[in-house]
Amino acid sequence: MPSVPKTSVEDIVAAAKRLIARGGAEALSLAAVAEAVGVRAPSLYKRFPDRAAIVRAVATEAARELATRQLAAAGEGPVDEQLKAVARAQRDYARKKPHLYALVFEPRGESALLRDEADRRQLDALFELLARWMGPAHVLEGARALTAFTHGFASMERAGAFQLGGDVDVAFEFGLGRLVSALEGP
Amino acid sequence: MPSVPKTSVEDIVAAAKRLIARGGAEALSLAAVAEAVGVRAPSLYKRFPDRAAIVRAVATEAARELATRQLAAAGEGPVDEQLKAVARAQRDYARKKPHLYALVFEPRGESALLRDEADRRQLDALFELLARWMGPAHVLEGARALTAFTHGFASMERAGAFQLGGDVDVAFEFGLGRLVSALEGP
DNA sequence: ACCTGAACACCGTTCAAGT
DNA sequence: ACCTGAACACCGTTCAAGT
Repeated sequence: MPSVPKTSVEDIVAAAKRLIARGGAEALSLAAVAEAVGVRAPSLYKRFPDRAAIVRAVATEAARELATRQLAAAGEGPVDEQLKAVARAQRDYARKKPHLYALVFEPRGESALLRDEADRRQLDALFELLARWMGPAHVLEGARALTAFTHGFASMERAGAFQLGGDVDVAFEFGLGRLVSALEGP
Repeated sequence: MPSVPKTSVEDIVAAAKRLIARGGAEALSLAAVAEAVGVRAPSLYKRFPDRAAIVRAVATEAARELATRQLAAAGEGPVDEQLKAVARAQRDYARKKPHLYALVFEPRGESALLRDEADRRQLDALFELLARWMGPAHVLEGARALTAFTHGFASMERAGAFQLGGDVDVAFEFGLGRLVSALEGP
C-alpha cells in the first residue's frame, strides 16, 4: 500500500540514454536499464509499454539535444556562415554521440521518431534562417538538400565508408561550401 | 562418411539475402535461414563462423548489385546527365530494396562492409565519370559530396524523415541539379 | 565430412503473488 | 500502487553423438 516508487520515467529515460550513448540502441537490454535505476526488469513495464517505447523516448530527447546544439552553433554572423555552422554542428553531434545521432536519423523498425514541441520550434528557426538565404521559393527543397548532404556525410563517416584516404574534413567543407553557394537566391 | 552436403555457401547467402530483403537484417534468424536451405541451425556453423559473417556476405552482394545498377543507369549521354542517373539509381535501389540498401550504407555493429573486386572496379568507373565533369583536382571531395547527398536523401526518405509535405521527388531533383552544377569545373 | 538434438546463456515479456 | 520471482518463447552458439 505505501507504493513508494523506486524510480521514474525520467530516471529510466536518462539511464537508457546513457547506456545507448555508450553501446548503441541494439545493445540496450532491459536488465541493464533496470539495474541502473535500482529495479528489476519487469518493473519497467509499469511505465513503458515495451522496450521500443523506451528507445523512442531517448530518440526524442536526442533530437531536441541536437536541434539545441545546432541553433546555438548558428550564432549571429552572415547567413551563409550560420547555415554552415548548423551543418557542422550536426556532423559534430554525429561524431561525438554516434549512437544517439543514429537514433534520430536512422531509426530502425517501428521506432519512428516523435519530435517535441521544443524540437519543432527549433527546426522552424532553422527554416527561417534558410529562407533568408534562398528566398521563400524553394526553402523546403533547399532544407532537404542541405540536411541530406550533411546527414549523408555524417552517416557515411560513422559507417567508415570513406576508405579511400584524403582529408575527410576537407571533403566536408568542400561539399558544404559548394552546396550552400548553389542554394543562394531564387 | 558419405558426407553429401545438403546445402552450400551460395545457397545460404541467397536464402539470407531473400530473408533480409523481406524483413531486414535485424529480423534475420538463423533458424529461418536454416529452414530455407533445408538444414538445422547448427549446421550453418560449418560454413560461417557466426551470424554476422552471413549478414556481411549478403552486404557484399548487395553492394555489387547496387554498383551494377548504377553503372548500367549511367548510359551514354552528357556527363552531367550520367552523374545524375547514377545518383537516381542509388535512390531507386534504396526505395526498392530498403533493407539491402541499409546493409550497404548503414551497417550496424561489427558488420563493416567488405567490397569485392567487381564492386571496386565499378566504383572506379564512376570515379572516372566524375573526373570528366570536375577535372582531376577535387574528384575525391566531389564524389564524397555527391554520394553523401544521395545517400542522405535516400536514408532520410527511408526513415520517413520528410514529414513536412511537399513533393519529395522534386526536392531530390532540385538538390541533385544544384549540387551537380556546383561541382562543375575545377 | 557433414548433420543433428540437446543444452547453455541470454533475451523481452507476462503474470500471479507479495507488500 | 508498485515491485518481484518464476515462467515462457525465442534467440545465437557449442558440442557430443550420430551417419
